[in-house]
Amino acid sequence: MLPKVDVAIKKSKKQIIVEEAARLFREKGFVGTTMRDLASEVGMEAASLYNHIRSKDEILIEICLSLANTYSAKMDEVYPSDYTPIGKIKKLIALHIQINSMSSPLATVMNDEWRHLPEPTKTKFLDMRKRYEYQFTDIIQQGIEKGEIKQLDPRITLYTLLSSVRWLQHWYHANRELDVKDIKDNIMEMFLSGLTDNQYEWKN
Amino acid sequence: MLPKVDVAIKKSKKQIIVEEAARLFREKGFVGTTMRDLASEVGMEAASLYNHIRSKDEILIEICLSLANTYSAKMDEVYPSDYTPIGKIKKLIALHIQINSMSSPLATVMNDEWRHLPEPTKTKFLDMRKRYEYQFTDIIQQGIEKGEIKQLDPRITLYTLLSSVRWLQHWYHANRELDVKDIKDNIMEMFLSGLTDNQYEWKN
DNA sequence: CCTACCGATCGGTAGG
DNA sequence: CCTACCGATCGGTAGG
Repeated sequence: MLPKVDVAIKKSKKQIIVEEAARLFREKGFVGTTMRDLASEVGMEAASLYNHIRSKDEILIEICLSLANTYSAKMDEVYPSDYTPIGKIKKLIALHIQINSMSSPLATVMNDEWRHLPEPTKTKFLDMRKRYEYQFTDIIQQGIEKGEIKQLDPRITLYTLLSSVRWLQHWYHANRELDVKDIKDNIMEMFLSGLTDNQYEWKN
Repeated sequence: MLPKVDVAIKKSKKQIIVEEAARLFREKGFVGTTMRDLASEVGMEAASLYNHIRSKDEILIEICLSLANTYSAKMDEVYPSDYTPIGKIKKLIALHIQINSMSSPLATVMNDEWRHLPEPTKTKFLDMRKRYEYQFTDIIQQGIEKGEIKQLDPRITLYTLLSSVRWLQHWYHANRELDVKDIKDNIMEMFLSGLTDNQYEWKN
């Protein structure tokens, strides 16, 4: 019984360290954050951190891979499902919006600091991302073939979609007036039927 | 005459250093790039760099402010112009697409590394950005009031628009098959009239 | 979890 | 533009 409790306490401390690290990495970047910064934030000496984590790199690995797994798991659920392509895209974008606006610093760290991952983790991470993007592109392609989506370049469409919700990670935490549902509704409306009313002639 | 030539040569070398620095900052981040990295890339010793630049910070300041000025100048031209709100938005988005897809590492550095600017430049930079965003939001608001743009939240719309073209900075240089015009056409189409054909019922 | 400390490396300067 | 070098600070270890 006692060892179990010990393990539980240790795990919890590690979680605190990783979460605080994510906050600092978002604020100052991975390279710009020192182990002494992190230590003072969690209330210990820098050397003591190493009783809970193996290295600074390990923290980044943990953050990036756990979030990458969340995305991959959702994709593996949605991709082979019975939703229409548009339905699948809506499910996936909803996940991106939710993660970027709620799961706080983790999303920023994965998005902005993955390039500092040590090998071979960096390659693994990029492979996961490549697979995710491939599946997403395929969904868009299917939507085009079914006539649900216009004749657009699937890759341009994919990257524009994924990119467009990233601002939430820098913004939401300072502005709580708008809730996630409003944001989601606005963004979905923009993407699915556009900025303009249909009768408006915008082409030059 | 001779001093003039001297000045010209010096300026040119400084430009080379700044451009190479931008490339390295994009690849490894501002903090992760050392003056020794930069020196070896431009073919001199680290100490020699300081004959051309005052500090590492100065390089970042130069990159961020020059690009911020480009955006502000365009805004000050477009904002009071006679275009309709949608016309103004198209002009501005076209600039963002062009800068993100062509002016290479500069855009990435401004977007991703501005938080490492020293004060008071950081405050100045953020003030410029705030003003830019305010003007852009106002254009969207006017579009809504004129009935050109749907009833969307202007800030959500703004951030989604600006965010959505950022992927170009990481992507375009490795993939030259698509030219800027195609990309622009696809993105404008997505934003202005949406992903779906109008007859398609996408709401749940 | 701390004290004490390490080798390496950082941005930058002195002096030529 | 280089050699020589600086004080500071980095991630991490030893040993308790």
